Amino acid sequence: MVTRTDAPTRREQILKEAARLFAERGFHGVGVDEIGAAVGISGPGLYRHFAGKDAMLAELLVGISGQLLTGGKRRAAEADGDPEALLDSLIEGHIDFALDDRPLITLHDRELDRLRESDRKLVRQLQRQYVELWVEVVRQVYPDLAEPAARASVHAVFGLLNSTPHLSRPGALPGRAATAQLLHRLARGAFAAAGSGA
Amino acid sequence: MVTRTDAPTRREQILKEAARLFAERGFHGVGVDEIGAAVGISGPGLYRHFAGKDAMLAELLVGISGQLLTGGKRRAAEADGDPEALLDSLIEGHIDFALDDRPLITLHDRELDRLRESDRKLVRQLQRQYVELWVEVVRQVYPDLAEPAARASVHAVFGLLNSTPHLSRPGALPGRAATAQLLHRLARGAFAAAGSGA
DNA sequence: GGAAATGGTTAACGGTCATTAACTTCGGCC
DNA sequence: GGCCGAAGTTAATGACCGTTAACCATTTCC
Repeated sequence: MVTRTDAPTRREQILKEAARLFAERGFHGVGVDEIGAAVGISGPGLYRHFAGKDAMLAELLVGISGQLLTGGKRRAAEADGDPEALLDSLIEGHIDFALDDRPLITLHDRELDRLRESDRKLVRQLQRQYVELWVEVVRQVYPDLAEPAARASVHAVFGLLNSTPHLSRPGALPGRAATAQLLHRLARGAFAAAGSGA
Repeated sequence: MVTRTDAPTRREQILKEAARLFAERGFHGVGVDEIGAAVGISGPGLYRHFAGKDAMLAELLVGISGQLLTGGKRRAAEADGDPEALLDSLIEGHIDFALDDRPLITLHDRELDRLRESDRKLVRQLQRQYVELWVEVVRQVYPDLAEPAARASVHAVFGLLNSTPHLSRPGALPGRAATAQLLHRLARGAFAAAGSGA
């Protein structure tokens, strides 16, 4: 885990606020003036940091997909040889991401089409690799599961884990640790059910 | 099941195409001219059938929430007294909806904020009732599950069941029946895991 | 100490788009 | 046969919004 102590750069502030706003009201629903206002500068000042509104979205989506894949690969390298432990580790990592970066998770599957062809291709490629990583592990843990079923199950479990943004305002939740544990159990339960009766 | 034999009215055509387009590119991403073109009339002709673009979205979202809730209540009435069977029935109904009306499912949790205050309140109220219906049943089947955990689990399973739109182009799927069966098993497995180790 | 880069500002431009206006077409009905 | 309402049409309007232009402050560095 790399923890940062230095202050976030203006660029990072902008990305963070843009992510929040995009997630709340959609890419087209947010104006550049709003994004600017969220970081204390106004409208066109953003163009000192980004080529345009599209560029912000692109950087966000590529960043997300990259982080997920990188984290997944790292975990795969660490838990070398133990599929059970690796599956748990992947689930844990995805949950951390979903809980800590809700806005990004929301963007991730909502605004992909707004990207330039090249960026969209890149994001999709990263996403695909991430899914394949999961599919391989799931099939090692549950060898009876056919590949299409495994892939569908992985997508479904992503949907499950990514459901946290919908959990109303953060109030009703039983606390972060308990939520993480619950999501973990739900995910493992889903996989187990798919893998046993196939 | 009420099956219709008469031709769809122009109004229904519009709603259907609008749902598809909104789901594909987002509410703000679709112009009225496009919606019109999709049903063979052009642009402002839509205003003979709807008060405005917002009105279409409102009718779609209220319709979805209403259908889900109505269907859920009907199932609750039918499977009287047998929580296990009712849970299966609810899952089955939700899966049917997710598989048959993908665009609507997508809209359902994506564009709620675009609504007028009153419509949004109505939709949320319908959604809440639907969730509560599930929560009650889940807690009857798994009495050890505390209420907040049950509610979170229900939301998570919704995320799981609603994941079908993300399953790439309909090609890779193992056929509708098999997909439905797999989703059902995943959902039951998730609930079982949450309910046993609480 | 001055030049240049950096990060802002406000004002203007241009395009897109929902909505309205004004006008047509046509099928049913007395 | 003439009226009328329903369902369209195109053209105009007005708002919004992303982007660019032109200009200013401040820091950095030779």
